[in-house]
Amino acid sequence: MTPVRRGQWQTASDVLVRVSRQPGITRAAVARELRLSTSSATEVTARLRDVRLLTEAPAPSQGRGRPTTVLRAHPQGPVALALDLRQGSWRSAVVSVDASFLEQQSKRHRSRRSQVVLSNLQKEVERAHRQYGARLRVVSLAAPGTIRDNRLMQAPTLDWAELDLETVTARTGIPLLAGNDATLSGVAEARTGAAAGAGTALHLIVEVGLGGTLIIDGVPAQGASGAGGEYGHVPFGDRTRSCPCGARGCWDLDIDGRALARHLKETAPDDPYAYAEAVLHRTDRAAARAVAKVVTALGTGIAGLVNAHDPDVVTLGGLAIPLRAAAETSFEQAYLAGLMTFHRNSPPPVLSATHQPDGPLRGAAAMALDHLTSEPSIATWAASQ
Amino acid sequence: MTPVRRGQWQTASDVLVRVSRQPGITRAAVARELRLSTSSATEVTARLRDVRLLTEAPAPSQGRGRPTTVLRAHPQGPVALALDLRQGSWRSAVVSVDASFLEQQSKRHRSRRSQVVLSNLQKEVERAHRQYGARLRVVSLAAPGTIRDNRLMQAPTLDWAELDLETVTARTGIPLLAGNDATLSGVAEARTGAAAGAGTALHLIVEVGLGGTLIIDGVPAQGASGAGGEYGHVPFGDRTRSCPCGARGCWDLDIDGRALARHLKETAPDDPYAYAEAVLHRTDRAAARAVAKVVTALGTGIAGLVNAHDPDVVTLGGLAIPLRAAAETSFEQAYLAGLMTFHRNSPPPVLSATHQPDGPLRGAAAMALDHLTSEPSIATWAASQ
DNA sequence: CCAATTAAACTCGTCCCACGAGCATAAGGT
DNA sequence: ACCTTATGCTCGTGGGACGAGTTTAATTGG
Repeated sequence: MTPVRRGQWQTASDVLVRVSRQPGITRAAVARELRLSTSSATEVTARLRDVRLLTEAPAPSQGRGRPTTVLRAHPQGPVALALDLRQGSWRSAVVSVDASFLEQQSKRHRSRRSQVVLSNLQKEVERAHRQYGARLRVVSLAAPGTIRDNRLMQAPTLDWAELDLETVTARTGIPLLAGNDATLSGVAEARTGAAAGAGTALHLIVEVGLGGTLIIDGVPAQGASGAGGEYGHVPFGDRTRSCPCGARGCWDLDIDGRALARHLKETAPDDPYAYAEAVLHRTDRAAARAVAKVVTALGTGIAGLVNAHDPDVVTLGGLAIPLRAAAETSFEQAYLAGLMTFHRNSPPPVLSATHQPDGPLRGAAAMALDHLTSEPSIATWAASQ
Repeated sequence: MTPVRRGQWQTASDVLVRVSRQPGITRAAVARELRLSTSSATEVTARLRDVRLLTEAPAPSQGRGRPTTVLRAHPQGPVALALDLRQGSWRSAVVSVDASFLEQQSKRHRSRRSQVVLSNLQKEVERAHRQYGARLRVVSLAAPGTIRDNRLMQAPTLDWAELDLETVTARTGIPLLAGNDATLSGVAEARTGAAAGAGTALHLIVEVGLGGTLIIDGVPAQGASGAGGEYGHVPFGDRTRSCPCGARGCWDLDIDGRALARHLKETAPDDPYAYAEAVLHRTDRAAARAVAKVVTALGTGIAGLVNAHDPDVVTLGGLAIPLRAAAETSFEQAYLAGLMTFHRNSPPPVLSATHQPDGPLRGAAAMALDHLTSEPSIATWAASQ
């Protein structure tokens, strides 16, 4: 392993980052954005072609002048495997540096036992490894729980104990990047979804409990050990109520299906998500009142987080979308009332996520692409070509 | 203005960043940290010497081997002026690239009118500009209020209307970097204070109200318009109490002098800071109970923010330090009780800030040094030598 | 259909910088 | 004195960014 020369692949990396973030971008556009001279653009693309990182195809002409080329992933270039582990199913996609999915699939778990599920993921990694060989550079994984140094610390919806996720890639030796699903769907929104272009974005998602992320310049604030973004466990709620997480007064106790059941004086549901969906379909006054209470708690909390973080935009995922839709005026009132005065002139828009079911997989793909297009990663790849 | 060649001063910038963040660092240490070969180190330091950015002085020998040299700012090198605007006074310091203060001073405001204060700052900028000429590259300013694009939006302690801070440097044409004082003291802690080395640090400061910042890799999360970090206005408190900020149930209503007065059933103080200090000096049971209540609210809230952000460390400034010290067990209990279970094994330490009164000035200096040591800034300087 | 126009790609030569190899130097240790 | 050790210095090489000049492939207009 010869150490890589400093700055060697700097510009090449910059180019690939553009290609991965704006798929279908042309060479001329990249050169403009990076303020590269045409000679440098020629040179760097040639170099990237030589090491099988890019191919160029003629771009449809746009008016006068010599037509430029579209930069695309090389058919023998590096790829990543993105995985999305969910409560009852899992999905996978093979991604190339231009962010296109070479293949993807979705399967249900036969058993929910952690060993079975992880071994399925492991088999998928090994299948991809066989198929793509050394082209497979990294595996990224979105999982529904708190993640810390590639370990799943707690996964309420799966009811698993603490778990080392690296077993999934252990036998292949491919690096693993694991992330929380809510965090990664936030990344997807910030990169290519409703929060695209935002410098600071706050993403909140309600499923069983409430998760989220603060995303700054496309990078999630992961915290010291990757457990950042647990906004559901901030004490916005009733301090006398204790939460399974160990704390008291957690916000998510006021938001999800369990809160609806409490307001409706029904017994705590086994599946709070399905229960919440059912309540949202009801048309009686009691249900409407319960939903309004929950939506008010949601709006107030979001306003508090907007005060704290001053985001450009807030995006909502999961049940937060139908909840808000079911009581829009309650939401608006609570949100505005909770903002500091100077925010009220132009409150950050609260938008529905656009990637919805694909969010975590798209976010995992984005994280993997960050890895693939980083300078050291490119330098290593180039040295092996 | 010839555009700067890409990567031209990359390594030089890396070296200067080390010098500014670890004053007194040796050439050999820089080379080790940056994994530079000795030849590259020789070359880059020579280049930096030629353009009057560094000087080298023999370092005290450390055992065997040829002694190395300490890297210091060049006596004719670029400098920055850091300013700290406070309620009753202001301070200034001239900083060189090795983070040393060439001079500093502290003066009281004669009048609190914004025009008078700003004109004093302006005069100081002009004095420095006369003294240092083209060596003065940037002015940074810490101010006690919400700052947005170099405008002071609201400054509760100064009672000023919205204000353009760029007037301070307008006549000299030197770039201005303005920032919130709590944010900048957080930066100082994260760079060279109690949170040094932390990837994610949360800094909270209690004065009149509560402010703070989330600092990730030494960079504060400023938000869309620079108003990020208003943790005092997150609804951790009693939702029936409304806050002057416009929201309800704000955390800082439970923390500062106003909260103490409420608990003691005394009238709201004109100067909550002085009032809190007075209560902290009292020895009666009622005062102790009031302090304990406030400290419990502080600990609970901090725990919630730790859940949300998963910081490596939390630093406290201002009144938060004596408050916690006055009711240490209350704090500890509330803090631990508010954490999610998995944080309790190794809860992030909550430390007292070490820069205390110097925080904002040190933070402003750090921000200015970031500018001075950036690649474009160095390239521009070098081109002018 | 053939210039003229236009935008972009290509070629060449230069400059700058990182670094490996080998040598020189200044300490402490024996 | 001489060895050991860590570091600095010199020289030569190679890569990459880019300016200047040239070529190419499209549209536009006669």
